[in-house]
Amino acid sequence: MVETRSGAPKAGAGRPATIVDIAAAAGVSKSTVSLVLRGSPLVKAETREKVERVIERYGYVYNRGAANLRKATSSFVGLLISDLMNPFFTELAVGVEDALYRLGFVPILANTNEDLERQAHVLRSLREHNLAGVIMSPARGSRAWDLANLPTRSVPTVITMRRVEGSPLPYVGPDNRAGSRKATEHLIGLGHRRIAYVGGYASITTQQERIAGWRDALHAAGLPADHSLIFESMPTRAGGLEAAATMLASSRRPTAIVCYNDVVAIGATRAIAEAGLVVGRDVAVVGFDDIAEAADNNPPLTTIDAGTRGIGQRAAEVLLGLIHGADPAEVGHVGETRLVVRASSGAGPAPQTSNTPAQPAALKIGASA
Amino acid sequence: MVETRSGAPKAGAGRPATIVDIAAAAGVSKSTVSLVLRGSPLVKAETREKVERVIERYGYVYNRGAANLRKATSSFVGLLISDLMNPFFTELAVGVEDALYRLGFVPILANTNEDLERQAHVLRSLREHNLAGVIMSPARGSRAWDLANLPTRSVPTVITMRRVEGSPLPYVGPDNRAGSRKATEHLIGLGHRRIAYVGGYASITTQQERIAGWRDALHAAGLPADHSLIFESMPTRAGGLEAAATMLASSRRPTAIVCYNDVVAIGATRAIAEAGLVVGRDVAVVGFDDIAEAADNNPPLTTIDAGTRGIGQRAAEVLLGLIHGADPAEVGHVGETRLVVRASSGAGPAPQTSNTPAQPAALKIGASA
DNA sequence: CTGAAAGCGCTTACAG
DNA sequence: CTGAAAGCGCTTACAG
Repeated sequence: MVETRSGAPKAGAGRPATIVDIAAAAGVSKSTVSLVLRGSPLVKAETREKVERVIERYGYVYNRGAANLRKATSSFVGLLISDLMNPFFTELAVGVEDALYRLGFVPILANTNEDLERQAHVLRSLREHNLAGVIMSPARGSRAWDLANLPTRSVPTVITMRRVEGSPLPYVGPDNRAGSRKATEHLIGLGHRRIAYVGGYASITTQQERIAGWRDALHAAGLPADHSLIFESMPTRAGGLEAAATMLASSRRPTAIVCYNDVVAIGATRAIAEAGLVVGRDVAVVGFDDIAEAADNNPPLTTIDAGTRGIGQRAAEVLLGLIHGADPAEVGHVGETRLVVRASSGAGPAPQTSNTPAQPAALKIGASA
Repeated sequence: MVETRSGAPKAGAGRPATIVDIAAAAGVSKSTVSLVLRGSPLVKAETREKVERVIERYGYVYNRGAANLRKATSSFVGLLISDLMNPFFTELAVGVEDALYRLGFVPILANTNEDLERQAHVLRSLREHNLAGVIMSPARGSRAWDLANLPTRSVPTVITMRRVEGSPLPYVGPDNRAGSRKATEHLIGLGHRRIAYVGGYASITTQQERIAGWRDALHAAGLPADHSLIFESMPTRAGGLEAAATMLASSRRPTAIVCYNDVVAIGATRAIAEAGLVVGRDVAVVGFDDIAEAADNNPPLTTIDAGTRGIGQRAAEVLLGLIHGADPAEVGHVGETRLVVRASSGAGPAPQTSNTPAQPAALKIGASA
């Protein structure tokens, strides 16, 4: 067999070394080099070392693309995030990203920005990259069909944070219903009898589950949970502010609110303060997610820790299972939630003044120049 | 020539169609199919249509990996973000991501998390993926050398937001010095004479540039700008809170502060409120970046719009230029900044009560269930 | 305008 | 334990 490129197996001269160069320089075949690269135990230690020295000397860089072509499977995983600007999803993305690298995958990011068309477009274009799998938080309004036309030969896919009705794809997310119930029970335990639900879109399963949890707790306590106590809004600070303001103006003002998420809750605390009321004393507020800002809010937010980072990590692990042949119907995961009590519900430290940071102060760098 | 795989060029049977299948079904050679796929004008319209019909019928999916192998250049771009949990960098990432897709690239995400080792590791492992280029905000403490050992044959790279001393790589970022100067001049214009600088790490060029801008303005106005007026901290809410608290306790308390960034400024407004003072009246605050939260803060933050999204987009464009052979020494870009006046500096609407949102209220969804 | 051949840098059976 | 051959799915000159 004639090795194609010019006889000189020397490095330099621009052209990056290939296994053919390494093989020639080490005096072995390229099969052997390939085995060394993949750490096969078939290779004699002496041979391995010889080859490794040459690899080192040549500064050889493995061409994963070429390998993938032959193996017909890449190490790329599509990471589709519905709204990366939302700190909650950022945290999810960070969790997934971190886990993917640890598992030997490389994430291709796409921020679909809650846009179904964009999501479809990305999904279509990613097919050309021979993904090992996909992890996605579906854009608002995604139907099972939107996720079904992913690939020709199906790419293992897990959906996170938002269920998609009728989709057979495994779902990984927090237990929204139980979490919301815990939040509500916390307020009931503090003596509240009129508890509103603020924020979120009805069109998302997350919202439906969280409202269900709120209802569960209220029904169990024999308290009202009717439509007049639900104030939906965009899942943003501005949305929370607006919805809470509407709630405050309602007749028979509730004394406590369970919010769709932390961002909404932060907006709500703003609305309450602006109405001249004290959060935690006049109106108790509980959020959901426990994003980083929750502890820094004024007052610090009582909330439900959704274990977001862990959800991201779990999603990556579930995907790995899928790739290894696990049954999609059996690997879904619903994560535990945890109540985190801070001042905004009036149960934490110093609810009236809200001056105490709920977490240890950050490392003090000092006031030097 | 004998087409390899089994004679049947029919779809189905699992195995995805290749250009060989398409060629056989369309009665042309695979060269022609390849030309059609790349939209070559060489192909007769009639032939093109025939081939396209077959492609459609077979649900053929282009294998970009195989193409890249032959072309020795991929459409992947490494996107290394120093701290994705920081809303500022999230915005940068979103800007870059969006632009990359528009330019026909696909971003491989890596959150280096301010960790030099992790950055080095990622950089090394990405070499195997034959990237078309890299866009990165360097991790804190990156030296030119950390970025120099990227690839064997150099991959076009642009660094954003933080300069790296001595690196020949093109830099794209906002004009920190001019922006900080504008912020300071705004405060001087409001009559302040003792203006502190709060937050940030001395080890980052961004900090050095912003402090320089603060000094420029103070010197020009004949005002003090000595070390005792600088209160550094971690670039976080908690850091800003802490540094501002230290400042408030200092002798001859400043009446205004220029902050390293918005996150620090938000923490500072918290510290000021907790000290029983009114932001904008007792102490004026200006941030930097204009992240989404700035407008939602209480009070809304006067800040410097760094055009973050645009910086991200510009970085992608500069990278494209580099790939097309532009001279790295000539394509760097320093973006304009813009003062955004809101209540926190005492110059916006209703500085005493801070009740007026600085932006139009979000779409009201209403209070239905 | 279209086709036959070679090649991109690997991996995968298959021998030995 | 190692090597020779074929092949992954494309693109690229080169003919015609």
